[in-house]
Amino acid sequence: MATPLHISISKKLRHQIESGVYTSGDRLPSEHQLMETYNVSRITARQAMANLVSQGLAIAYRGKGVFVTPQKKVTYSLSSPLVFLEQDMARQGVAFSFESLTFESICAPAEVAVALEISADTPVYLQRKLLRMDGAAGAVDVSYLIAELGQRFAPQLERQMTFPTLAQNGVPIEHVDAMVECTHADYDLSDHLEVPLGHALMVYRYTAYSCDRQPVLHGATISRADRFCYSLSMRAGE
Amino acid sequence: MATPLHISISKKLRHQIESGVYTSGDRLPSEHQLMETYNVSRITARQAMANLVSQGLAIAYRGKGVFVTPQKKVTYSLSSPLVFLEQDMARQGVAFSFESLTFESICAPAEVAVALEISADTPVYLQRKLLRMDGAAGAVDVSYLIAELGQRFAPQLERQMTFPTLAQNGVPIEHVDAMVECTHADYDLSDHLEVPLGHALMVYRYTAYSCDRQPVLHGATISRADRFCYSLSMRAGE
DNA sequence: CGCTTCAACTTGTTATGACAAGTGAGTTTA
DNA sequence: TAAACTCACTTGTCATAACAAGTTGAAGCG
Repeated sequence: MATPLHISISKKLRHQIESGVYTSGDRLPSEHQLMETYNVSRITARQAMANLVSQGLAIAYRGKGVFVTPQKKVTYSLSSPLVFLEQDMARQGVAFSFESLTFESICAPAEVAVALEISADTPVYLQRKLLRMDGAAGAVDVSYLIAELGQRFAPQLERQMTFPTLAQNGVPIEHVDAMVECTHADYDLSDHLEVPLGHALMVYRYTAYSCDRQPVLHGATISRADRFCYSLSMRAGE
Repeated sequence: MATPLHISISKKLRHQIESGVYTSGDRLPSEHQLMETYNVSRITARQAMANLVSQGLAIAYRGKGVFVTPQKKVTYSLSSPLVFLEQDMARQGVAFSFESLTFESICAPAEVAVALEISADTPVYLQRKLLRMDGAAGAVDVSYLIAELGQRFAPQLERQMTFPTLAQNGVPIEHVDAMVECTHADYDLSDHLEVPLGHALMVYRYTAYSCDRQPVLHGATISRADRFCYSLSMRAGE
């Protein structure tokens, strides 16, 4: 046979997932079961599972088993330029909750200083937020705000460093530049986001500008690619 | 040691890539070399390489070796709503070329019929395009056009089914809905796009509407996530 | 009843060994 | 000279084996 065994096995499993034999969150056969069912070695059974995990169709948990990835994706609209975590996504059938991980005042790192058009030693507020979806970690947001602009209402920022909070305190956002790209989870990040190594991630980088075209806020939202997609609606006209 | 051997090896290689020991397109040490260097079995060396491939940092070629992925990403702007492959990306330091793979007239598949708001048996033009970047396959575009709208200039469409072509022939596009998500290469697709199994892909789905809010064109661009990112620039104001 | 312990399960890591298959350079052959 | 072949090297596939480590439920103990 031309196609490798582990490919044909993972194809069969993939088909079973897509045809509803195994659905969202179901446990797939264990490696030992696959060995008996298809009469292959553990290496082959393991490789077949690795294919599914690599394709984002399944997640493996040591000691528990391999489970079908919850395939429902949450759509985030890029058309209304709000910072990611502020979106009202409750009506998409997933329970969201925010968690402020850290809030501190630091000197701007080089990359951030460039984006905010400030010198590298200017103080900025750094906030890390965690977005939970049905309890599980779904996205991490890291954002930097020029500290001078938020000094007067820092306690409020600590709770929620969002566009409305800024606007209410005299720092309205008029313009947002953003970029969407795809990366992969490395070993360090997998601790925070609870995703396996090599798992695909979407990165949403943004820089928000005030009315006078001065950059105010810069940050990135790193989300699980299997749980998020981005939508937009544009009018033609250059 | 708490961290597995294959992790520490791939971390070391990753660091060497990031610090410039190996740069874009360089060949990484062979599995046998890793076995001798780190005194590990081939399984461990192989796993370390698999980590890098899984993270998109390297690509393996049978018989040749493992090479550092060309890390330069091409930015596609979502702000000017043109169909993906029409963009002028020549100035980003990559040589682009288009290739029309197929052009045929078929009955609209179910999913397409829904998007184009037509019945499932309405004829549509189906075009597949391949975008080459420096010779290598970078993206595949599959688009469907309501056949009735393009009958008069079908030969021209076959060469380039693009927004300007449509506009020149009295079918201007005024509005585009789009969505960006991330998937993974499956075994079938890897043939066409020349990417390894499990490789991350960006999918850009779009539906273009004419002035009277009628859907005209629907399609998707599937691109290598390690070569593409999407940018946008939005004005605030709901 | 509640807690602890343990055994049976799971996936993760790693070693050794073998053959298949693609690549490329050098050598042989026509 | 040019084509064909061989050989060394590469990654891909697959088997057997063992131990580590996380999970879970059942059995036993206080």
